[in-house]
Amino acid sequence: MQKNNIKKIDKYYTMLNAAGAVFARLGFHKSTISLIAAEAGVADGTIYLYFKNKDDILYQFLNYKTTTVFDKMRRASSGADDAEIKLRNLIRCHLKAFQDDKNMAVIFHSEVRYLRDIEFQIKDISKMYLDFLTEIIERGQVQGTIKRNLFMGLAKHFILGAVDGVITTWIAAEGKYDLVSMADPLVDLYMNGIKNN
Amino acid sequence: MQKNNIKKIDKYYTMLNAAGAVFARLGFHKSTISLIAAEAGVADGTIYLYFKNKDDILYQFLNYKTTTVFDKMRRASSGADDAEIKLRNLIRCHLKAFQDDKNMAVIFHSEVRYLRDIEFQIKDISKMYLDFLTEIIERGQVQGTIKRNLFMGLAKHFILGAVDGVITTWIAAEGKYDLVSMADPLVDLYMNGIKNN
DNA sequence: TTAGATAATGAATAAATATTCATTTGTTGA
DNA sequence: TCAACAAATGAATATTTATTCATTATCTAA
Repeated sequence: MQKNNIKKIDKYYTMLNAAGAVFARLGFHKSTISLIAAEAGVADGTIYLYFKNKDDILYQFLNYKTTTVFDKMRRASSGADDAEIKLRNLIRCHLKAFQDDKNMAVIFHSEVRYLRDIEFQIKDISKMYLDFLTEIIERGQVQGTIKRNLFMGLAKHFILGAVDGVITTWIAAEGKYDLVSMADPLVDLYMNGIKNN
Repeated sequence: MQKNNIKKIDKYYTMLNAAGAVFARLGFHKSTISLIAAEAGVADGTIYLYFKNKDDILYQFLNYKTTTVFDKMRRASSGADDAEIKLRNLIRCHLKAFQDDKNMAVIFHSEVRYLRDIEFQIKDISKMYLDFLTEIIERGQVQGTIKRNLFMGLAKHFILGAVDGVITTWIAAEGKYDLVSMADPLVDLYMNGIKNN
């Protein structure tokens, strides 16, 4: 019974990852249940023993991935006291997670709109991320290493957007270069700007 | 005949904007031809006298909008010699265009994935934008106001991503604040970074 | 070994909606 | 006014694909 249950869980994740591969390849809307089932090596009907419907597959996929990624991020950024190092750890972790799971990266960057439709709390996802950033920036301000006269909201969305932009570019280039190695130059840019002093 | 033709062109743009409104409200996939037709005040079949199919509506909408927006941007950034001022003009223009046409803003930020599917040259769109940036940054380097030791690619995608992020946030906030007023603080951040010196 | 339970199958169904086209309505120039 | 043409209509059709469910296969425990 235990063994059987493990089998079931395995099959669940097989399906989830199969779905991820198909969604990433074709986008959610052009993905069909038949294709996902084929990719997972099961019959169409089997999908419905594990998921309520097509939307639910995407929902569960994202739930699973975000939980995993945010755990990693939390651990990464809590591994230091200095704000700048915390930030570097967070960004490095972010880039690594996306580099290591390109399907997830593509889906996050593709299905943003649809996420709202299925009432997936995208807001809560980015809110959690923005909360990391708030904490880091405020800490830096207390430590005296980060400017005090910042538009907080802007500063946070700015770096999040910039990271997103860099990931989008990497996806467009079909992951042909090392994303993680962008982390430090990216944070340097954020810290120091482009102006020649 | 001339008058009639004007009428036809008017109707074409009426449909295009109706489509924009529906796409922005529901997203491309949940938008139906019937809804677009209703919004435009015509019969379903009429749509097909002006557009090849549903994809073609989105394609033409984006074509029309990007042409318009890039013309504005080109004019805005060419209105100065100094690199930093050029950049400020570009970003201000970008934010203003999106603020003034929220449907366009939403569609650009929602249907990114689908754009690839219909082989719309999204790459060419952002390439054009990135070319503006290249020119501006290189000019600043020549003028001595911008650092020479930058990862060009990163620096460009960084600011594009950051602007995108700020627009996304504005959309999520349902356009409740003035987007254009973010332009200068945004460029300040890009120029000087967040580090306290 | 096997009865009963659980899981998987995939062909059939249902629903949604993009697209067509026979018909109607409107326009123009003589 | 009206013949010839152009434009618009919207009900009917075609297609696509998510979902169901009767049937079959597999597993478990006594």
